[in-house]
Amino acid sequence: MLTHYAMEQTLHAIAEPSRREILRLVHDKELTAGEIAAHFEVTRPAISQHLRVLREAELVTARKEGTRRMYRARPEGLEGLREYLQAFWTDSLSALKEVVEANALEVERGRTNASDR
Amino acid sequence: MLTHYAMEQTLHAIAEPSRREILRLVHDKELTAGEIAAHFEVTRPAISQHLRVLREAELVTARKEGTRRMYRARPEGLEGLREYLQAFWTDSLSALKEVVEANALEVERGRTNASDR
DNA sequence: CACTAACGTAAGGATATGCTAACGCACTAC
DNA sequence: GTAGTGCGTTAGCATATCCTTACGTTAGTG
Repeated sequence: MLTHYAMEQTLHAIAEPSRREILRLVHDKELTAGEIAAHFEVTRPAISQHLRVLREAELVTARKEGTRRMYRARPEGLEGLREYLQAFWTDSLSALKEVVEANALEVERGRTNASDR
Repeated sequence: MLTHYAMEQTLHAIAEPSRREILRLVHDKELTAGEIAAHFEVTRPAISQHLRVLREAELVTARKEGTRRMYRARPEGLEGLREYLQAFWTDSLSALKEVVEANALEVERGRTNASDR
């Protein structure tokens, strides 16, 4: 539920170029670990370790099919990151419309737009 | 202009917890390097090095005022990242379809809860 | 001028990270 | 059973990262 630790893991996971590339590969289609590794120059175990990081960050799902493992991106993982980053820069600055609408409920309750912290 | 290298730098910069904390500190107000460092347990040079990373990633601006240096967050930097990440998961909108539709049901019933993962 | 304040920078060390080579495990076919 | 496939895991190494200590630089003060 968008904890601080979860976002730490997510940001750490996508900070790696290879892992972002993996996410793109399995974003719209399911791929085996071997198929993913075939897209890279590094060895297969290296990709396997990246896949573990992505699993622990809950950015991909793994499904066993015989001796193979099918990977697919988890949309919720990136959605959580999007919300976190959005809150990051809309906290104080009145910039985006989405936030204005979201805060409309608070304003209705009588709270003036206080920018503290 | 949202180059690939720029996003690499930006993601690397915000992957660090201390640097994210710095960004929060200078988000809505200008602070000196010393004031920023006072918020941390590590030494001042350590923060100075973090500030350099943030400058090179164009996430903050630095302004000289006498012997001090005033830092402030750059909204455009985070905006570029937002666009990049948005493109990241809107490339395969079909994968997000399930999540979006799940939320759409709630919205149709009269906007009970807008963003609740 | 010397002296201090507020910084940035460089050098070095401890730890984290990403990689390869080797191995182990589960599954399938024979 | 044995052999082979697909994949994860471990050990070890090279490099990157973050920190501290020491020094350099610039601006202001007496």
